[in-house]
Amino acid sequence: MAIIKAVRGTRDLLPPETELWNRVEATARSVFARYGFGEIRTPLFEATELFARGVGEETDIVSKEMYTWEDRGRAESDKGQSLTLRPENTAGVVRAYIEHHLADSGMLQKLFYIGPQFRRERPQRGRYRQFWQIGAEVLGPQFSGSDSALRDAEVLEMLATLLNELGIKGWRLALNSVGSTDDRQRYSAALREALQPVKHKMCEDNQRRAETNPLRVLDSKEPNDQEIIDALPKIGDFLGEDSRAHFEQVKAALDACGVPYTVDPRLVRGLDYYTRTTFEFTVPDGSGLGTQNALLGGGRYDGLSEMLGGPKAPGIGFAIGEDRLILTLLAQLEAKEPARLDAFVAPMGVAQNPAALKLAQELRAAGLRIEVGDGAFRLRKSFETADKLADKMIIVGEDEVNSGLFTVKTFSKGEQEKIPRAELAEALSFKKVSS
RNA sequence: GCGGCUAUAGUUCAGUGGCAGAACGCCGCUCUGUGGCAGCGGAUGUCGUGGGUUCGAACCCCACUAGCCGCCCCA
Repeated sequence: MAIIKAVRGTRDLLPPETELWNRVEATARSVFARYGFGEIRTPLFEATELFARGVGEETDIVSKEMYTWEDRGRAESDKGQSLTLRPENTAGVVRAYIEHHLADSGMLQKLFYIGPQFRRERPQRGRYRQFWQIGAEVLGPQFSGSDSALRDAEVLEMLATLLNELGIKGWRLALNSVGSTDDRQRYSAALREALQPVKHKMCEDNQRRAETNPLRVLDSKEPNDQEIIDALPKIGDFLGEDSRAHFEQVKAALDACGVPYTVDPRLVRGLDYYTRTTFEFTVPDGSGLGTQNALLGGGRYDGLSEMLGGPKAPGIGFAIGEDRLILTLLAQLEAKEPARLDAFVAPMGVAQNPAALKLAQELRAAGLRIEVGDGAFRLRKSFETADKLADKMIIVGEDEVNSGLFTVKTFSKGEQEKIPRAELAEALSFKKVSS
């Protein structure tokens, strides 16, 4: 019978790697808490229209990368509704913000999420069809200060802190401003006009973009088109006074906090909802990601709530590709330390199995991580197994059980000592701290 | 979605038309209360799946599937 495998682009996460995932998520939660963020959990699927309106009908994500199906519920209201596995989480968070009238508190909302997203792309290293994102959003009514440059800088400074605490080395922050919705529209129109006479010289993709979403022409890496792209109007010349001042304030705050960045005028995020500040954190070559070197991205979305039929609620957010973060950490870690237990309990002979299990029970109750061997195995095998799992092995033989004095071997030091039963837990805990 | 590379033991791989291999790992013995070394022995397997060519296919051909690399796009 053919075995059933995880479907293309999905994968199982197993120990010991899951320990790293938990550590990453715990670190993120800890950092988010210090900046006043609370957790939000939105559904894994939403009405297709949410992404069409929020993310943008013309984006690749919506036009060809979504898992979409038609609901077949019995109720009239369910029938035929188009549903989609979420390809990103910002639209869902803003939908929840509107639906639960979070604006009514008048307070700034700071929300973070950790969870899987789904895109039907060609799988590659660091790019899966079910992938995990750690993200956060800051939004609220204008009078809550949600459109302040302070918030942009705070989010960026928080990300720098998070990456540093995780131990990511060599990250770089690329920063840009795409202006207000108006600025963006004027710039987009200017680009379209400037592209009109020259676009026929460009590659097929860029010709299409010139029509549908001219901003994305700037993202193109097509070598033959670079000359034309360099000659196009610059976004900086189209920023209104407000946007320009906003961008200057973001940069000033980052300078004050000592967060390094480089301004990249061609950094235009692909999603339609971005306004003003856009950014991306990348890691150097050799960090395990190949050319997929973007670790996280985000930006400001002052008009998204209104695009979704909600009140005006400027906001800024980001999403970290957790799969990529983990790959980077794995590549940057020296030698991965396997999960170590505090001790391995080795019974001598099956007759000692009950006594060994009882000892393990006591030590585990004291908070120690313990594995128990099997008395049916020869002592040699117990040693070999113990050495793979822990630094210490406790021998449980007839002598030990009778005398209450247990033989404890420490592999790293090659030492062996006898410790009374009552002092075992303490001795193992103490050694753990001192080593 | 487009282009390329790859798929053989648990792992890394060799094998280019004639008996399915190596290293590491695993199991056993030397050695039933002190392992890691050494010696000896053992099991590894639909050669990714399906079809075709051939007396004969892991090897040549076709299709499919999956992984990886690049592009597109994005985290």
